[in-house]
Amino acid sequence: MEPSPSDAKKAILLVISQIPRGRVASYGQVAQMAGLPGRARLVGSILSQLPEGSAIPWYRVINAAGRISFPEGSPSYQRQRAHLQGEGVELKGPRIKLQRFRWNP
DNA sequence: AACGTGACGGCTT
DNA sequence: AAAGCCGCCACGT
Repeated sequence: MEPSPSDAKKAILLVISQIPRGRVASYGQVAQMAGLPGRARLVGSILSQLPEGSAIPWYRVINAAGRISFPEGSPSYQRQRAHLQGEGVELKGPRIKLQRFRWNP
């Protein structure tokens, strides 16, 4: 069965909510773990519509290049980076050290 | 219904 | 290392 859009959204948010503190996952990784391979953009699309103050740890989702998917220096970029550094995720310049901080369940 | 946009990603230049 | 191409598809216009 093809998952309905709302099922897909639930699956994606569930996966993101399980990313442990101090670890990160890529959009594509989240999509795959949610049973939606190849649909990384859907993950970004859903996160872009999260309400303010959501309990979902949206900031633990980064792109496959190990970078924050906001323009460097934008308020969103700085917010996300601060969250990550606040829980011990190290960056080398604008790039997260995926080798060390990627979530591998 | 058509079209542009975008918190993506893998592959090729 | 960087930029282009293309597949992916929800959404607003």
